[in-house]
This record gives sequence, structure tokens and C-alpha cells, in this order.
Amino acid sequence: MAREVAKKAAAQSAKRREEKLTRERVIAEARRLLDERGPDALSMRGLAGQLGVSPMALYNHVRNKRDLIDGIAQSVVRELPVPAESGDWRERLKATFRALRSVCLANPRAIPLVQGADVLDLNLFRAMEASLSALRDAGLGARESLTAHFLLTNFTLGQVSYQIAGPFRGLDPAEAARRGMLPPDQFPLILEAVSDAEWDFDAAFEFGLEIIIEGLARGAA
Amino acid sequence: MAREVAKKAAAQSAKRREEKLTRERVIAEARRLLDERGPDALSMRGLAGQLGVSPMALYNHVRNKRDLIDGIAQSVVRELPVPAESGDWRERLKATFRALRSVCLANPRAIPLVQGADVLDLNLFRAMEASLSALRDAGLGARESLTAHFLLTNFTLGQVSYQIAGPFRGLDPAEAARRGMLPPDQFPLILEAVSDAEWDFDAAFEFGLEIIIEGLARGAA
DNA sequence: ACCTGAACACCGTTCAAGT
DNA sequence: ACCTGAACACCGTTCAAGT
Repeated sequence: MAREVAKKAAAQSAKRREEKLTRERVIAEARRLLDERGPDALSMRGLAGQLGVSPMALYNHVRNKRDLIDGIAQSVVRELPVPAESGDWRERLKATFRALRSVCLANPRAIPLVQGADVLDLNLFRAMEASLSALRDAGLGARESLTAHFLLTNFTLGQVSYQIAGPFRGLDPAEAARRGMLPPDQFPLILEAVSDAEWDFDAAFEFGLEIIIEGLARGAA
Repeated sequence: MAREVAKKAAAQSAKRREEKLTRERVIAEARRLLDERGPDALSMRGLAGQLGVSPMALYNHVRNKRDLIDGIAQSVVRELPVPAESGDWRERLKATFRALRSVCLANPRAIPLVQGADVLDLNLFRAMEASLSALRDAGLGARESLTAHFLLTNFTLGQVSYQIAGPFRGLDPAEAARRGMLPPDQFPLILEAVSDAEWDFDAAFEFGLEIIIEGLARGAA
């Protein structure tokens, strides 16, 4: 029958369409597309193509592109482990922010897109509660703890963005030195630092974490 | 003559065209457009319209949109004051990063666009040299100073982004509380912090700066 | 050298129509 | 309820042509 022929043709041209289209499937495919082919490949049309469906079909499961990206953000955040509850406050703090960093680094292409996404996920608040709890144990007050939490969050996310963008992206002293922009008498310290070879992001993160925690311990005392 | 009539008509429909089109004028107008009407208004076509010129005329002064944005970034960075050279290392550090913060906050709409722009401007390296110099005076080594400089940069830019995006944009514990996502027995500290009213960004910045500097002084000793 | 208009290859989204 | 095709109002950029 003509019907069945048409069905077969549709199934062929739309390989990925065995399963029903759902919000979860749309978002999962969006993540895969973003991860494998980058942000430019993540268009509503391209995504629909990957799913073997018309672009407008997506709008039954996602309000608009903004909502799609919020969905990606949420699905990334769900990979945050629930933080440990026991141990020294310093170690609990470190564990919480190391975990945040790991999840971000595991999803490098999602991070720039997800900046400023709206994601109210329980996992994030669990991490926040754990962080506040550790800070209170360090002797900080309610207000100070909140400020310190955002200090640590800013530091962690900033460092992650920096690492993802590539070392010195857009502000490379070595490049400036190569172009002769930096006369040695005016910029001795930059030139010394630049010659100091490669950059260890893990070490820089641990160093920053240590400094901040040390400052908090000190400030609370 | 028909020529002169045509000229007049062109001059009328293109009010802003008295002056010659230059890279500087293109970038200045782009900044104005971005500042007053936001990132969506900053299209090559819209910008050309503002300048009373065909879209393609811009490409004589700017390689492409990426280059236009790099130009905006550069023109913002040029507003960074040259850092002071004397004084206590703590005060010099604070002054440097307060200045960076001020320039960013004065150009809120440019900041998100400018993330990841390529801008090798002398002003930025002057600030970096000043920062490294202060850190060396604090007793840090070459490598540590560089790491600490990026810690402070990350912190400052992170805090600025956060402030520009709006308080708790995308991660609002108060909103989550309103939606009943946060049972009081599991999230006592978040709920306490949230009830603590409004957020003071200036104070949070100064607090963070203090903590980091304290940590650096302590770590060096 | 600098500018133009037309065209190309895309976007996100609305709408009316189909099942 | 879910999906479709056609259309709308945009993009950035290339190209060939004008002065």
C-alpha cells in the first residue's frame, strides 16, 4: 500500500526517529550536537535535522532556543555529585568546588553557552548549602558566608572559563612580547613570567583555592 | 544639475555622514549603539544604517564582525587608568583591580560581548605589570605572582559579570524558595541567607579583595 | 581606495493546515 | 496532541560593479 511505502521512506530519511520525540530526547541530542560539533552547529534547524524531524516539531517540547539552552544547562548541572557532609571544613569546601570545576571541564562547549542560563536545580542548591555549612564551621557569619560562597564560585567559574577559552586567549603576554609591544625596561616582570614556560591549570586552581581558604580562616580569626 | 540633487538627497537620508567613515568612527558608533540599544541592535546592517552607509561600506574599515567587537574591546580597555607606582603593595593591588572593575561597570553591555575578544592593549599589560610588581613586593615568587594575578583577575571579572547579569541571575535561591524547592530542614543556611535582604556588590567586592590579599600575605609568610 | 546593490546561505519563529 | 511546509523578518558575508 502507498501508506506503508510512505512510512518506510520516512523511516529511511529519518534514521533517528525510532523513538518518540520528547523534551529529554531533544535536549540530549542538543547536548551531543553541541559537544561534537560546536555552538554554531546547534541551530533549531540543524537539531531538527539530526532528529529526523521538521524544525517546528521541536517547539512542541521546548518553548524556544533560550529554553533549549536552559535545558542543556540543567542537564549538565544534574551531573554535579551530592557533596559529602563530614570532614574538616576546608576539605569539604575544596571537595565542593573541585566537583563544580570537574563537571564544567567535562562539558567545555556547554559552559560558554550556559553562562546566564536560568537553571534552578536542586543539585546546585545542595552544593550551595554544603558550601555555606562549611563556611559557617569556619567561623563566618551568615552574610559573610554568602559573600564567601560567591567569591569561591566566581573564582571557580572564572578559572574554568579561562581554561576552556585556552591559555591567555585574547590577552597573551607572550604574543605581545613577540610583537615587541613590551619593552624590557617597562615590563620586566611580565617578560620574566612569560619565559617561565607552560601553565598548569590544575595547580593554579589549587593555589587559588588554598589562598582563598587561608584568607577566610585568617579573616574569621 | 542632477548630480547635486542626488548629493543633497543622499546627505539628507544619511544625516550622520558629514564626516568621513573611518575605523574609529565605525567602532565609536558601534559602542554607542551597543550601549544604548543592546547587543541585538548591534548588527552590521543596523550599524551601517546608523552611519548612513551601506552595510558593505563597513567592511572597508573592519575585517568582519569579530574584528568590530575586538575593536570595541580595545576602545573600552583604553579607558583603564595607568596604575599608580607608589604605596603599600596591598593598596596598589586594590587600586589596580578597583580600576579594572570600574571600567567594566561603566560599560555593562560591552562586557559580555567582549569576553573572549582578542585585545592586546598596552593598558592591560601596564595593569598586569603593576599587579605583578605589587605581588612581588608581597613576597611571592615569579610563578606564584602570575597565578595570583590571574586569581585576582578571575575574581574581579567574575564578580563584574555577576553584577551585570543581575543579582542571582539564573541561580536565585529566593526564587527557588518561593517555588518551595527548598525544604527548611534540608536548606536552613540558604534560607537564612536569603532572608537577609539585599545584596551589596561593592561590599562583596571589597570583602573578596580583602580575603584574597589576606590569603596572599599569609601564604607568602 | 572606497562605496554600492544584489545575491547567497543561513538564522529563529509565526501561522495555517494537516493527522 | 503532535507534526508539517511555507512564509516572515532578520542575519553575516561574497561578488561584481560603480566612482
